[in-house]
Amino acid sequence: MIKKEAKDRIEKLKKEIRHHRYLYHVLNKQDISDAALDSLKNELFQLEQQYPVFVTADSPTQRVAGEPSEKFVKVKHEKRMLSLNDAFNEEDVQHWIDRLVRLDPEAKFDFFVETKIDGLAISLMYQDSVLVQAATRGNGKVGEDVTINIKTIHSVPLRLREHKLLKKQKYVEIRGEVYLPKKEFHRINAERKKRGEPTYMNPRNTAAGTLRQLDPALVAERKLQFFSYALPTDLGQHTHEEEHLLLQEFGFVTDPDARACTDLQAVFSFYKTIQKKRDSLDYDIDGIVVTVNDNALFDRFGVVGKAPRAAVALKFPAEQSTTIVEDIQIQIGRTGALTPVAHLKPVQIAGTTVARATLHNMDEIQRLGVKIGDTVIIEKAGDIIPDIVAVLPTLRTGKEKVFRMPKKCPVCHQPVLKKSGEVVTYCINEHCLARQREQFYHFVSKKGLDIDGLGPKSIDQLLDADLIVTPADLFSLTVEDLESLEGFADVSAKKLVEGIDAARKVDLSRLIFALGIRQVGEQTAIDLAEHFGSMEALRKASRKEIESLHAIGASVADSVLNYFADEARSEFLERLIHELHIQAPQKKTSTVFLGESYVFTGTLQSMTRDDARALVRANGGIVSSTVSRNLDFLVVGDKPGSKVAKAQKLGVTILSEEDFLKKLQ
DNA sequence: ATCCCTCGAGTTCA
DNA sequence: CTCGAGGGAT
Repeated sequence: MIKKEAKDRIEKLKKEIRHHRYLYHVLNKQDISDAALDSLKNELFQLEQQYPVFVTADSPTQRVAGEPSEKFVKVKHEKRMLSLNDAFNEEDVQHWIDRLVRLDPEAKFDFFVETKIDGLAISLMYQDSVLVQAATRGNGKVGEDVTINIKTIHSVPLRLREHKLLKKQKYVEIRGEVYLPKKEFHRINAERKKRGEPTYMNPRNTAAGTLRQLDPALVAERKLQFFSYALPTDLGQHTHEEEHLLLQEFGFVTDPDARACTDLQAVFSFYKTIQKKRDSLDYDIDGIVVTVNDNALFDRFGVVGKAPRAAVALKFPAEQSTTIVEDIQIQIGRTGALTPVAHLKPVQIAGTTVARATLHNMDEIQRLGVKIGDTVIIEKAGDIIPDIVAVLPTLRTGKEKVFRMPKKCPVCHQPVLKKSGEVVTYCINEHCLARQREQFYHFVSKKGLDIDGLGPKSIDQLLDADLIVTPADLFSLTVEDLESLEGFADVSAKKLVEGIDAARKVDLSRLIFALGIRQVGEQTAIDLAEHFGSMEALRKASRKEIESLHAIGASVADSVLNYFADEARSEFLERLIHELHIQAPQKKTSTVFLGESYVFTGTLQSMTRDDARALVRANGGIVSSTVSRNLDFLVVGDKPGSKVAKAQKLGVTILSEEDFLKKLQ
């Protein structure tokens, strides 16, 4: 980036960040996520590092404390409320501990770990065991008095439970986190939506906004909760673990997952466990807090800046980030669909590097209003597929380019077609090389012929060397043919020929699927195979007979008839039938699952999901892919997706893998 | 005509 | 996983 551009970008970033801070802190609103805002701040910081001349005193990176607020009375904290330094991976944590060891080579480290709840830090002051004051963190030294609002929270005791350590103690300070349970957050948003009011962005913001309400009755309606995690007052406790136990005895709720760890290995395994559990908790967390358990040692390490040396926040990888759309390119699928794909400046999200994201079609591009060169917010929520969620138009330079769907296929240069009313643009040239390649990949894919050792790379090689033209040619390949290719030694060549040979024995349904007939996928292929029983019968089938199948109407029947009507296809099919040993659909081995429908989600232990699906079919059951009211059973493996929640909502019976296997016996 | 259920198709990275 | 659209039921 040249200097002039950098300066421009820095100015725009500052303006954008300022705008969001204003929304956030003054209006208690938020229109982009914390992670996206962090990503912008990070880019600004990096640019300023690179071009220090452009650092100004008013830059958001130069900020020390939070915005002051005029609404509430100021409270000076007895002891400063510190924040924590962040770590983002195991390496960071290792560095942190290495530093401590250098400072005190003799020290013996035990750790205490707890979840880092995404709420608001609060300090509670008890006088003669009675709650007299509650304050927000503010800038760490001075916070705001929110006592009346905190008193509405049932998990904050108004009087501490009797305890021998409290007898002679005039003042006791307790610290913890106020949060809004996720369930409560959703309830509030559902109600606001019903009333036509704008909904809230996330539980943390809603909790912050709620605590700053002037009417405690409103606060009481929103069931805020409190986890306590620290006892700054010295009551003779020696470790952080002891503090947690004391807090419980005083009547507080503490993090149920928190525990002591004797080494870093245990800390990392705790981190992983919590990460898995994250979604099932009723409160948002953004990582874990690792603390040196021994209080004396903790104090001895002291404070650097605003954070203690002896504790660190190990954060989960961000699931949102901002980046730049460097280009939008067209990809052609086997059906000829032209799919625009955004090529991004690579960024880390949720632990992986993302460089591409699909834009699906022209409608999506228009909905987002995205241009080439735009700064965008991308996310990877739950699953692994990145998605562009929004454009930040204020960061534009004016040099952004509008993307237009090409009028001609970028590969075969034939005109493309978009039917009115449809969303997708297609290359309609049957002989388009891009389409033929994709069709080829589909033919040998896992759910097609499933040929071992033959992926897109090898297919490209074979096609480029003119060794094959159609999938039927695969079956006459010899070891000598393959050895002429680069990267194919005698062993791998022999293996591939064996793989191709093994694929000759193929179920009729798989073969039908592999052909790649439009609108005929896995399920429809099975239906067709079961009804017609052979390739010959299917080829000769009349429209009437095809449409007589329950799940097939005029549109799908058209696709099938069209496919077989093509003269050029006949020779190919003849050759295939000649080369293959097509297996007619087998009789059902049992009727255990007769009339029952199944959906699988998550990773199964004893088999793959596809094996499980085949098992259901073989035993007379129906396999579906979506959860609905009509579904009989959802079988849940490890790390299930969103289907579980839907099944629960619709009252579908949920089975474990074990339950499922038991039914089979 | 409208709703609901399914299926097909496309997509990313380790 | 999500979206769009085909197919049948209402």
